[in-house]
Amino acid sequence: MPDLTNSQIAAALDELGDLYELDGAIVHRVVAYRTAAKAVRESSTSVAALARAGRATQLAGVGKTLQEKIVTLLETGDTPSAQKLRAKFPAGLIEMTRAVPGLGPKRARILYDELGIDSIEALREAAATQSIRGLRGFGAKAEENILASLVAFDAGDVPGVRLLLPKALNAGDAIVDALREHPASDRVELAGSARRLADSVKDLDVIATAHEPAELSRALSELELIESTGRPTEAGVRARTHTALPVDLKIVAPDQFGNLLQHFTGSKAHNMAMRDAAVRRGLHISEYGILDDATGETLRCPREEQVYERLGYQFIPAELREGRGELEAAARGELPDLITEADLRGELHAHTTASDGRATLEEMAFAAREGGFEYLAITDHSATHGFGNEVSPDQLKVQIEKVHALNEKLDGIELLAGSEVNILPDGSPDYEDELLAQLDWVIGSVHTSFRIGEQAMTERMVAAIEHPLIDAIGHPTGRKIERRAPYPVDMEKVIEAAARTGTMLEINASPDRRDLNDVHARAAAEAGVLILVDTDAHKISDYGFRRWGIATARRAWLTRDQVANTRPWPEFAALRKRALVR
DNA sequence: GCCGTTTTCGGCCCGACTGTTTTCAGTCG
Repeated sequence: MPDLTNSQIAAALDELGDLYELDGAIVHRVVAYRTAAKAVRESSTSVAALARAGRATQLAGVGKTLQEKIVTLLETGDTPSAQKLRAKFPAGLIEMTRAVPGLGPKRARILYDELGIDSIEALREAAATQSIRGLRGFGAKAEENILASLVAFDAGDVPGVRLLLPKALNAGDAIVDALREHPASDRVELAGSARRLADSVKDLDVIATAHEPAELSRALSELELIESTGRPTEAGVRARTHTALPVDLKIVAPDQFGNLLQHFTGSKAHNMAMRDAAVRRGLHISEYGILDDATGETLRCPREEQVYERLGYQFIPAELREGRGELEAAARGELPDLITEADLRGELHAHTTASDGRATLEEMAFAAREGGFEYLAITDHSATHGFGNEVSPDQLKVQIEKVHALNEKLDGIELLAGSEVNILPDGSPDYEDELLAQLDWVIGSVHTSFRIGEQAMTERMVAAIEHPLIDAIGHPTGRKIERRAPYPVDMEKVIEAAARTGTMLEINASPDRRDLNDVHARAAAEAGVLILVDTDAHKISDYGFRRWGIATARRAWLTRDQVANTRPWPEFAALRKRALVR
């Protein structure tokens, strides 16, 4: 049996946290489980392997006890504590807390202990028959809230659906623009995970200062893209867009704008780590200021930079604020000089009408030159793509000539004849080596047979990486954000193989992929792998995807030097594996 | 359960809101 993945171990720790919470454990113990779950989920190496080696404690938030529990989990498939607690509390209790906002573990416990309510159905019945009111802490309002929440739950209106970043930013930017134009506003900024350019976004945080705050709150509720709102006040308003995205507008005094922006940009983990460090120095951070125990004075910051300055940190770009060591690096003044969109010089992954693209070779080439690219690899799908748009070996030979001929004619951009070849289940590419050798550039990608298991997939990827004519691996984990989990693959071994062979790994910039993700891209770059930021363009406008690829690269702490296609063509050309091995 | 410029015990981020209370616990972000 293969080892549990990091997500599986994290899920087990989260479950234990939920169970202990129902059991009435002190909150810090529950938080300890959740913190550890997060560290496990974000670990770029196999936590199962770490735990077996007795080294899982090197993860922040994992101590001796959890290290042992993880080992038990690996050896027996479960933990005795989870088994015991599951027998004590039916799974319906946790489902109830997920379905009804405002019903947490403490209150769910009361319902279970006093009335035996152990499922969503039992809860509905009890609320409908008014048997909940009268319990300590519950009234008629509670029953109303439960019934209303369950109606929404039945209708599939579950809270917590996440929107892809571009869609969230569309709404967020529209709201910010509209509020900035409003006469009542002074400053308006988008905060939250959208500002951190996360993969997907659960809600929008908009923060503002205004000389007529109540009026600005009302203005938000009247925007066309807003579906419904709460009560607008001087402090702000909660609303929801027609795309079911919650929007939180917060308004404060101008001299606290920096504190508020910092606080609502988050992440939660970043803020908690920063506050924790501050408390040890006698400082207390909130969205309203920084309280100094020694003087009893609160420092209000009009600008966000001042918050970090007062605490002795370098300014931390929003993309890095995930509680992944950025505070320690900022304290030492060692934050990376992050890559920007302007640093990209080449595009190494693009399709044309020869396979499933919508634009011709000429159109893609001209648009790339217009967009400032100095080199472009045409990488249509290969012989086994199999959606009616595969490129046979003979067709590829024609395509190579066409690309080279156009390259002769075209000034200002270097065109590469390439291919995105399928990595077959045994790890081999689906063209003959002789044909691959005629190409200037080859990306290998997995498009089929996702469910062959972690070990087989890892061997398949490593075999492809070791092929001398595969220069780079495209979208290495195959995930589709919010739609499809990555296929099981040992990324540690993939990264090791890439580093050893000089194979580049791609950050595919398509906004539903962003694959490699931030954690893997960081680990790969630290291991010495050269990263590519590619758009995988299927039409001209897709070149704009580079924005999302750069977002992931920045969240991965990448500098310009760690991304291969920031280099001028002659330098890049020499870094291709086919150039290295000759 | 974790962790240490408060080192092996005694703390652990901060505030708003809600519904229930009459001073606050629970929930949420």
